[in-house]
Amino acid sequence: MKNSFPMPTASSPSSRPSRGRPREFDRQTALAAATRLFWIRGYEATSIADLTDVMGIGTKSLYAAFSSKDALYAEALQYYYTTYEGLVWARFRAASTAREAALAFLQDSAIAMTGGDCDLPHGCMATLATVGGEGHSELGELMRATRAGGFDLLKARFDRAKSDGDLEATADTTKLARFVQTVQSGMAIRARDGADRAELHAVAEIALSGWDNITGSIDHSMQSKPDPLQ
Amino acid sequence: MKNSFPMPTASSPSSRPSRGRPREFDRQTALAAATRLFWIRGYEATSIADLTDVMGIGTKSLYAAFSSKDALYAEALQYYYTTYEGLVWARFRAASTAREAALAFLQDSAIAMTGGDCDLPHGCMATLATVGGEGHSELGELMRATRAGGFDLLKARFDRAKSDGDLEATADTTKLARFVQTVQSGMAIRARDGADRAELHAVAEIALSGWDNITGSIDHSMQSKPDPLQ
DNA sequence: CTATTTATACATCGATCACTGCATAAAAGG
DNA sequence: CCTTTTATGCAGTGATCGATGTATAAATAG
Repeated sequence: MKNSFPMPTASSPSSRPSRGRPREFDRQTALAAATRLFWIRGYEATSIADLTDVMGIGTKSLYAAFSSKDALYAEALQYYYTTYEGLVWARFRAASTAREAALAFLQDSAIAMTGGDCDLPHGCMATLATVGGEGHSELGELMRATRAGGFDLLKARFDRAKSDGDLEATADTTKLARFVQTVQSGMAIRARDGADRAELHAVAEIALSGWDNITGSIDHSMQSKPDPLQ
Repeated sequence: MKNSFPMPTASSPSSRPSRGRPREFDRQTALAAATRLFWIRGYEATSIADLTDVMGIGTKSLYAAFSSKDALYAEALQYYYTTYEGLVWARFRAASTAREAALAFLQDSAIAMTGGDCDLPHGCMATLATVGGEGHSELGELMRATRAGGFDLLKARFDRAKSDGDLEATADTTKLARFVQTVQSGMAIRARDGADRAELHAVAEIALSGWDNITGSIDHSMQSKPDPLQ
């Protein structure tokens, strides 16, 4: 690790005395461009020269505004999350049952990972990032924490469903959340490999087709056939 | 792409005239070490210096034996596949039903991705490789073809199950194979993030819990919302 | 105006990247 | 023996990596 970097602290935009020459480029626009490039190419494969190109600024300006490549990536990840989080989690939060929430999460993930309603890069920036393979331990930890956040949301929702009576008390919400998270991670890889939206939608559908079998008890479905509900 | 590289053609080991000094290192051992490092770190993050270290040879010997980094990676991928293919596909091939085959595939993937019976690196080298992100188009295509091979095996098995009467004639074997492949891909990411074997086994179990529901007809489970189409 | 502050462009830093030239060492054939 | 063939070690190739130093241009404060 070259140097430690500050976590992106939203850098309060109105606290600058602003005596000298103001910035000529829009920081958010530049950050959005950097995020997109990191999203597409990943951390290692994106060079500073690539970044300055798409951001439309020089190296000095980049380092003056974002300190280091690591810090820029951390900020890009935060920008990515805050900007696109709703694409994947909005319907999940609004769903009235655990099953609807899980289905919404996977369906909207399928949409987001294939470009959304505009031309977003395919795949998930957080899932597919290979930062932290060796060095870059701080960034690697940040990525892992980001991915873990998705699991936490899923598990919390399933736990709530248990107290709501929506899920059987015997349901293993941890395994359930891990499964949904795993399917979404797999969808990210498929999207990177060119899977289209219909394929990912089918995966989401199939993934939850056994929902009623597993939410009651997940220890019965190994060999004998359970009753085919609905 | 710096230079094109030959596909690993198994370089018939008995056809060398062998007039001069013979090679002092074991090519297969060196290849195995390189494979392991590529497996752990990925293509980009592994430098030639890293490789010569773990292979115990000098740069010149590496290039004399493997031509280029690209060619070495291609050969490492082939070594990986031929060496560990049985870990994941043996029980799959021996299974008598499509469901047992799919379950064996996912279960054995769970084992292989968490170290197998020795200390193999976690995760799947083919699935997690990010080669081909920008340049490296040949290697990227090779990786994509390798991943596609897994899908082909799954689909072929499911198709056979249809003629065997093991699967309903209405089953969509393409979607089914895509789903199983997606779950396995997700397991690779989870394994890279530190998931243990029990977690991946639970994922495999849950993934197939809806098998009986979906193998007959997969168009019945979208109760709440119609597909938002693309 | 001057003084101060800051952004930008350009050149460049040392380190590392994949890769190679060269001299030497060692094992084979004749 | 000598010659041929090949492997090895070491230094070094140009290119690119992330990151900076310097000088200049521009905008604000007083």
